[in-house]
Amino acid sequence: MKPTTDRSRPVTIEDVAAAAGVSVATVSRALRDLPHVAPATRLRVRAVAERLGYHADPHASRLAAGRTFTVAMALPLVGKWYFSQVVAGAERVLSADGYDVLLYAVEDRTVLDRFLADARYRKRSDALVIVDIRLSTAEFDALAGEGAALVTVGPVDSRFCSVSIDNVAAAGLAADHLLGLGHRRLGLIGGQADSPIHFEVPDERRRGFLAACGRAGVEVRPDHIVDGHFTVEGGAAAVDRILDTDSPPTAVFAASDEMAMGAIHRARQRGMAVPGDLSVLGFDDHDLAAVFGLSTIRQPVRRHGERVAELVLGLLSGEVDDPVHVVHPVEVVARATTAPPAA
Amino acid sequence: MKPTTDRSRPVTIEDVAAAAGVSVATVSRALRDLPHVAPATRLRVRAVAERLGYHADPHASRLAAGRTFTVAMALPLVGKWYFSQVVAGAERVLSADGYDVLLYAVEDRTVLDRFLADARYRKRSDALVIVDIRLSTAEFDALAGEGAALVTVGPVDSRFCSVSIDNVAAAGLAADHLLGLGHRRLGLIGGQADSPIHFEVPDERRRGFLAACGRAGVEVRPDHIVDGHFTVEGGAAAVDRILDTDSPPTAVFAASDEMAMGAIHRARQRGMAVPGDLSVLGFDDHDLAAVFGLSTIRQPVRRHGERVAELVLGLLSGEVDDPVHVVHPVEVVARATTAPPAA
DNA sequence: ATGAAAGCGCTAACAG
DNA sequence: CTGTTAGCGCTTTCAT
Repeated sequence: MKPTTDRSRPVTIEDVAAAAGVSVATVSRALRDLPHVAPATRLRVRAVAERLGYHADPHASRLAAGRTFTVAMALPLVGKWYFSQVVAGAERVLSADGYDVLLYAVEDRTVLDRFLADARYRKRSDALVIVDIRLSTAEFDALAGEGAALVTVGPVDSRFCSVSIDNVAAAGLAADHLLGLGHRRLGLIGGQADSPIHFEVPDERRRGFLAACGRAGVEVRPDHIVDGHFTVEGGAAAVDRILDTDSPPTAVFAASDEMAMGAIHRARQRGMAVPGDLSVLGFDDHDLAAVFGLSTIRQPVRRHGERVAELVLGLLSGEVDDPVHVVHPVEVVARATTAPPAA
Repeated sequence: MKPTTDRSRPVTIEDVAAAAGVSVATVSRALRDLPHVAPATRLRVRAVAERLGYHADPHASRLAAGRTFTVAMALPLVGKWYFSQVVAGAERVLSADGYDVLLYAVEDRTVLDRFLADARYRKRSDALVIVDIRLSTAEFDALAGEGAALVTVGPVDSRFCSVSIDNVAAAGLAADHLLGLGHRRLGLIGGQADSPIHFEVPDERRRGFLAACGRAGVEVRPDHIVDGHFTVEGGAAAVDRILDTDSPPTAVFAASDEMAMGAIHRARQRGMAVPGDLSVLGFDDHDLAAVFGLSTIRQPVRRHGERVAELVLGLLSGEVDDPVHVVHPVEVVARATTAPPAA
């Protein structure tokens, strides 16, 4: 058992300097691949550092240099599929480049205000990624003023890089799919999310859906538009309300797969055949959508995370300068929960 | 617009000290509720700090004091339901106590080795939580030697706090449920996970399942035990192999809901009725298990996360000293995918 | 009860 | 190419 690494007392840069017979400055340079270090010296220092198991204390170096090699991610719900995918994607590319990720769940206005106010993340990270959190113009202004390295997934502000989809167009696709199947009485499950902070998404999807219907000369009754809170239960409750109206629709579009699955479940519990009596179209293409046979609008969620991370890295390395706005494609995936209307 | 907060230059403790007419030491004490500060002074300092929007630089204080107020969480797959729930639960209670969470995806041996070796997390966090990552005894020894504040979800080592379930007993419950329904030919989808690092879980669940079957005098054929890799697709492929044997089972137990759903989907694609021709029982009680009508073994996943966070907090505050081993209950949730065998 | 001063471990000029 | 020396912002004795 060779004592390659002695973990009793943290190895400092001085230990390495002493062992390598150079100054701490040289060690610092050598290890960070900065110029002005003789190749031989660099090699020797690297070897010593390796042998001693030395790793620069991130706090000390941040304090001295200002960089943390950490990026903060703020998102409403860590446990929801969509967000977990974005995080997973981002973590992968960030960690590959040596960055750590700090996770903040910002589920409502109160938390957001506090988050923005004390800006813990600010001193702890080199960049901030916010996922589907709606910031006010004033808040964007403030961030821009601070010169924050901010990248968004979802909302887009002209001053910051962003990754998003065209929700209006996507919802139009949804309407077209249903319309194309021959449906003329349509319902919509979406509406305002529970907490007002995330999501302009529901609005956009509603607008896009209604606009496409309008173009086809189809009107959607207001009582066929119900909020499903983006949850399974919400989707179930929403479809209940929609089906309880007189002359219920023959097809509904749910703004998330979770809501769609809840709606399908409830419709079937009520004895309706899906898609026979009711077609249901979801949104996202959740991991379980396929086994559920769910027709949906697919967006590359994990890719959102990877892309946003790439933007962050570009920003931090200076390769990306002007705000880049990435818009990912979406597509209709017709499976087994949408079909032409019975009649 | 009163300039309550000037974000141009970070506010330092000196600014506060100057503005409050005291020394930095006093500010430091006052703000951290340390003794030896006159009540009036404390109030004044607090007010000034508030007005200036001052927040101690976490890196500077960690450097000086050694604490980071951050806990690191390492888990194999950030994007899987189970892990995202654990993280969500932990984040909630940790952030409530002012702790930030650092996320590390450790998906295989290589990454784990590197993770353990350079111990980035070590200097960046006050505690480490590992979720379903199997550490060798030597690795636990090393961590114990370092005096690491480690809490596990899943694996249990006598020297560290842990949160777990009794997988053997849980799988026994699964077998008993199926056996109780009258099944005598049983299959098992689980086996080794893809990456060898996480999960003693599959082994334990297999052992528990087989043991319970054994007690009932029922033997499970080796070709009815197939690895499903803990994914939807894996579950589907696994059930294919099981059903392709001669004399296939009338019921299968999948060690995760995702695999169970994949299996059900495939069985139905093959024209089998579930549960008519084949009963399928899952494990976890995934958010979507209910809408899928999936019978399953429920474990309180989110609670795992909350509990592990509580243990971390206890450890860090010194309230918890000796290793605490929390074992969460599990229960059978019989829904619509398990029923007595047809014959 | 409060202040002065010595670091924490590292980086970044500035010399040489 | 390499070493010296200030700090970075905060905590913590040790005085007072």
